Order: sequence, then C-alpha cells, then structure tokens
Amino acid sequence: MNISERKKRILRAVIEDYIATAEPVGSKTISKHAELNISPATIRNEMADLEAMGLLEQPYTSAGRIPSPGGYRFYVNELMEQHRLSLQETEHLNAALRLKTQELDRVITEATRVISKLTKYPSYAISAGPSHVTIRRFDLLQVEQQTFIVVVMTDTNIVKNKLLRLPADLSETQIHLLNRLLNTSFTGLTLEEITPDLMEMAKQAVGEAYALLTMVIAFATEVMREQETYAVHVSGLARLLEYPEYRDLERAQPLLAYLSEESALSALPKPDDSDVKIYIGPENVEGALQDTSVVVASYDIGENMRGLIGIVGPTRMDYAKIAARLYYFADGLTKLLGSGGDQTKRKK
Amino acid sequence: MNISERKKRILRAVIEDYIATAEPVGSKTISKHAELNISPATIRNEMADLEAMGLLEQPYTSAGRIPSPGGYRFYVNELMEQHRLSLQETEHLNAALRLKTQELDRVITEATRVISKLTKYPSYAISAGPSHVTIRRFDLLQVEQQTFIVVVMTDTNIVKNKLLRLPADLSETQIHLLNRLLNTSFTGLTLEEITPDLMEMAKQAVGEAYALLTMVIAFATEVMREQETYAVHVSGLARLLEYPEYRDLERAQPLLAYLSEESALSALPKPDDSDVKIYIGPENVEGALQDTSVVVASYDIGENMRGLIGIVGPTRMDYAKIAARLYYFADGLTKLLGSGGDQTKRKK
DNA sequence: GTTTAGCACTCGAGAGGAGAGAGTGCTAAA
DNA sequence: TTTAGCACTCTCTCCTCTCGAGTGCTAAAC
Repeated sequence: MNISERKKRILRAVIEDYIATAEPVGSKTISKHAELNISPATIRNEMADLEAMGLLEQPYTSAGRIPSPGGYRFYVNELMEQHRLSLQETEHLNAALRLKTQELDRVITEATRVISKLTKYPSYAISAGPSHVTIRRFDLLQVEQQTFIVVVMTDTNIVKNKLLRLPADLSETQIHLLNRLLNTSFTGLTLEEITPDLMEMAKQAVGEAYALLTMVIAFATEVMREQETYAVHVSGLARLLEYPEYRDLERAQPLLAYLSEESALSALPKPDDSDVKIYIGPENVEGALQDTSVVVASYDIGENMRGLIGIVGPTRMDYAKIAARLYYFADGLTKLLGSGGDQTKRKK
Repeated sequence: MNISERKKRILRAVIEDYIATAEPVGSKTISKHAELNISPATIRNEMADLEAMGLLEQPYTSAGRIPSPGGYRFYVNELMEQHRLSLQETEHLNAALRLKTQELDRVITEATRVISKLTKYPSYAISAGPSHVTIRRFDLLQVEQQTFIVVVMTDTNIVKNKLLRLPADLSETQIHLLNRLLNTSFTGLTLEEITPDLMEMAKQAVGEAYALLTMVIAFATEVMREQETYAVHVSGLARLLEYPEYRDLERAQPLLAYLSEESALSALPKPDDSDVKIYIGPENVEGALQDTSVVVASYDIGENMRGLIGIVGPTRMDYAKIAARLYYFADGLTKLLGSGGDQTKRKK
C-alpha cells in the first residue's frame, strides 16, 4: 500500500483521537493538531482518499470518520510506536508478578485478574498441557491402619496427592509389594497404555492389595488426564460495560455470554511463538468477536507447556499500551514459571 | 399481620403474575383468575388496602401494582408453597452432583456453574475454612539428590505437596533427623505458634538441613493460611442481563461490578444453619444489592468447614423454585463432601 | 497543481407534543 | 358489601421539528 507521509499522519491522528474519545473524528478536530498545519478542507480531501482505500469509515454520510478494521491493522503494523511502560506501570506489574508460589491454577487466576485490572478490559488465560503425560514416580504413605496418602509425580514434574481410605487392612509386605509394582510396571505409561490386560496382570501379582491399586491407578489417570487438558480463566467481564460501544445491551449481551462460556474461549486464537498477537474485528473467526479485538500473549510454563494470556475489548483500543503491558507480563510469567525458573514454583 | 383469606389470594396472584411477566399487574388481570370470582372493582379496593399495608407498590399513579419487598417477604414466609422438583430437574441435579472426585476447589467451581445454569441466575459459592489449622504430619520424599517432595497433612485431613530443590546435598541421616524433628516439634502448631524462637531452636538441632527446613515450614504455613481463608467463586454473571430489570445499563453495571469483586462477595450473608435463606431487596446490607434478592444455602464440607452456595437476581424471582433447587443441591453436596461421605473426596 | 475559503446539503441526536391505552379512585347503584 | 360507570392520571410510543456537526463541491488564492 502506497501512502503519502501526510496521509499516514492524518490516519494516525484520526485513530488516536478516536481511541481517546470514541466519537467520530471530523476534519476540524484533526486540523487543530499543531504538527499538521493544514486546513480542514485539505484534510477532508485526504480523508476521502483514506476512506476509498478502506482505512477509514463513515458511520453515516456527513458524520466524522472512524477507523475501519483495516485502518487499525495498518496502524498496528506500520504506525504504532512501541509503547514504553511508565515506571509506575512496571512497578504495578512487578508487584503482581510477585505472586505466591501457589499452584499453577492460582497463579493463572491471579494473573488474569491483574491484567484485567491493569488494562481495564476483560482478560482470559488458557494454560495448555502437553499431549502425553506419564507418571514418573509413585509413593504410598500410610497414615493410619486403613488410610493412605498416595503421591504421584508426572514426567512434567507435577506432584499430586490424594488421601485414600481402604475397607480392609493390608500387611506391610503387601504395601511394599504394591509400591514396588507401581514403580516398576506403571511408570512411564501414557493413558492409553494402561490397559485392562495390564490391570489383570497386576491383580495376579498383588492379590488383596488390588483394591488399593485400582484406587491409586484411578487417581493417577485422573491426574494425567487433568494435566493434558486446558484450563481456562476469565476475569473482569463486567468491565466491558464501561465502554460506550457496549452501552447498547443488544451488543453487549451476546459478547458477555460468549466470554462466559469457558469452552468457547479455548477456541480463541493460539499464537505459537512468543510475540504479542493482535486480532482486529473481523480477523476473528468467531461470530461473537466480529466487532471486538483480541490481544494475546503467550508465555512458557516449561516442559512442553505453553500458556496464553489475553484481553478482549472493542476494536477501538490503545493497542500500543495494551500490547506492551501484555508483553511485559507474559515475559515475567515465563521467567517466573518457565524452565529457567525455580522448578518448585510449578508444584501442584 | 392480620390479613383476610381473600387478600392473601389476591397478593399471591399479583406476585405470581408479576414473577411471570415482569409487568405491573392490574385489577382486571387478577379478576380473570378463575378461582377468584370477584370483579375488578372489588380487587381494586383490596389492592388499595394491600398497598396501605406495604405489601404492594405502584410504580406511578394509575399503573398496575407490583409487590414491594415486604410483599415478597410475606409471600415467602406465609404464602409460598413448597416447590417440588420435577423428575427431570432432580435428574439434572443428580447428574451434576456426580462430579469427579477432584479437588474441593474444582467441585465448588463446577457446582456454581451448574446451579447458575439451572436457575438461570448468577451464582456464587464461598467455602469457609476452620479458623485454626495445624499440620498433623510431614513427609519428605527424596526424588533426586537435591530434589524433594514435601507432603503435609493438616488436622482437617487436607493433604498438600510441593516439589523442593536444594542448592546443596544432604546426607541421609540429616534428612532422617529433619523428618523426625518436623514430626515431633512442628506438628499440632497453629500459625502463631511457629515463632522465630522455635525456628532458632530448630536451627541448632538440624544444622545444615536448616535451608530445607525453612522451605518446608514456609510451605506448611502457606498451606495453613490457605486453608484458613475463604475461596469465592462466581458463575453465570452475564445471565443477569437477560432479565428486563437489568436492561438498563445504569442499573446492571454497578451490580455486575459488585459481583465481579470477589472480595466483596465474602461479605454476603452467611446463614449458619442448614436451611435455605432468602434475603429480599433492602434486607441486604450491601448498597449494590438493595434492588436484588439473594437466595443462599449452606452445605457441610465436614471437619468444621461449611460452604455456601447461592444465587443473586432481581427481587422478582420464583423463590419457591429457586429455594427448592438450592436446597436439593446443597443437601447433595453435603452428602458428597460432608463427614458422612468418602473422605478421599476431600483430598486436594 | 495544490491548498484554502465559502456554501449548500445531509443526516443523526434530542426536544417537544399529541394520542393511545392501561389502570386507577371515586361515586352511586345493586 | 359488591359492582358498574366514568373521569382522571400517567407512561409509552410515535411524530415532527430544529440544531449542529461535518461533509463534498466549486471557485478563488497561493
């Protein structure tokens, strides 16, 4: 696209003004920008050109201009300056990143909350697990005669436990035997490899302890399955209503309903590299998002796992600021959670 | 309050009609009720009386009547018939209660989602922990030379674990010593009882293993603190917008914002017995809830812990149906999670 | 050739008013 | 005590009108 420098200036001015005010921008308003010493009439001509190029739109004849999705795209690709976080902002983000070393779930929940608060848009996070998880290690701890804690550790270094109650006593040798069997025959297996045949064989081997074995294996498969699935979080939904574009309930409601449906969110775009991605209006495939923009960053949880954190809002948004914040935050999360960091942070 | 049988009939008719239509109810509409063979004029007289008693209201002169909060209260206390769940409804609820035996958190999250879907109102759940938690048992499992899994079990039978990495090697005797020290000197202590003095004494006792000890204790205190705090979940927020009373954004927005603020929710009423409680309009203390009703049931998680599950909606709601569903659901949750049930369900 | 001033024109937002309809309260009759 | 009749009230909806912002075009100025 070949665009004169002046047109670019005007386009940027329109977009930035519209981002700030949510009102269509007229030629007069633009002409007041000190850097552009041109009359409204000239600007009108230029704007007509920009409209013909598909970068601006008129809500109706003889209203001001607003940026079209294509205009935003051009802005994001070519005109947007790298926004730098203010000291205060980095401070806020850093404070948020000093999350307690809790379970991953909580870190993610907290992260969405913080990013939503910071950007003033609803935010969502999806953490995607690796496709095949196996158990690396089993431990059986006897608490009381018929009470055990089973601890399993996956090959992704996730440790989970559960309290089990048995209906009958077991001897110490039986427990020992079971422990060994678990750590020899059931480690390194994917979900599919735990077959009824295998269980049958194990039954022969452990005898009376089979009841406990099935409970342990049931738990292990639950953990594996859980690790392999997505976890979705949304925060700050209600903030959407603060924006004039969602003053109209007819418009706001379907979007809110869509964002409330966590299963739907997992279909949102998943960029695979670590850049911040921006999806503007119709660039989103989902119908409910046609009039909204999604800004999403991806972070590294380590061990084959990637997470996404993003925000959803009207196409009129300050992409520069938002993108910078998400980038900084995702980067921080990667450092906090990723392979480089302290493994213990990934417990749960 | 002394009210004639006929007045009660009329009040009930007004309330039930208003619940169904959300429109002020006129005398003509009521007179059409087959069971009440009285003319509109008579009904007008009666309604004027009911209004004088504060049970009905007129949005403006010469509109129909709508129930006042007091009217709803009277309805709930004296007129409401026990709603019986349909077979289909119990089926739905039962299916929902067959939740996976996952962590408590998840069960609660899932429960709010189900109840919100069923009632079509936003729902919330709060699980309150006991006020003093102590650690009953510590286990240290060595995974690799410098990697340990620490497993702690609270006196409320909650088991949690974490993966720890050490900067230096430890001998087997040191680990053994630490393990014993933990299980003798640190069990049964509340958060306040873990003093710097105690830590200092422990330092003398374990020597080099002190680094590991602090990590373990840090984790234990984190677990205790977590167990003692509330967990809040909200689901189905956007459903609020489906009701005509929230068509007006000015009205909907503050409420949505309030419900999004999880910390605010923990201030919601906490009934202490196991009945379903109903708080109508101004009976709620929170300003944002003045125009809404809260229906809440409490369920037993066992071991000193109680949870709440409730819904929030316009004062015009079908209290009978909602209360019945919540009651059934809370009862089911109690059976699933409570002292009577399988303790293993409470793992996490 | 480009830029600017002038001007008629367009279109939505918002104010104001008229009419319809639902429902009331009061009065008087049954 | 109940009911019918009737004047009255008040909101809701639709319509019209005006206002103003902003445009596109034309012609003059640079």
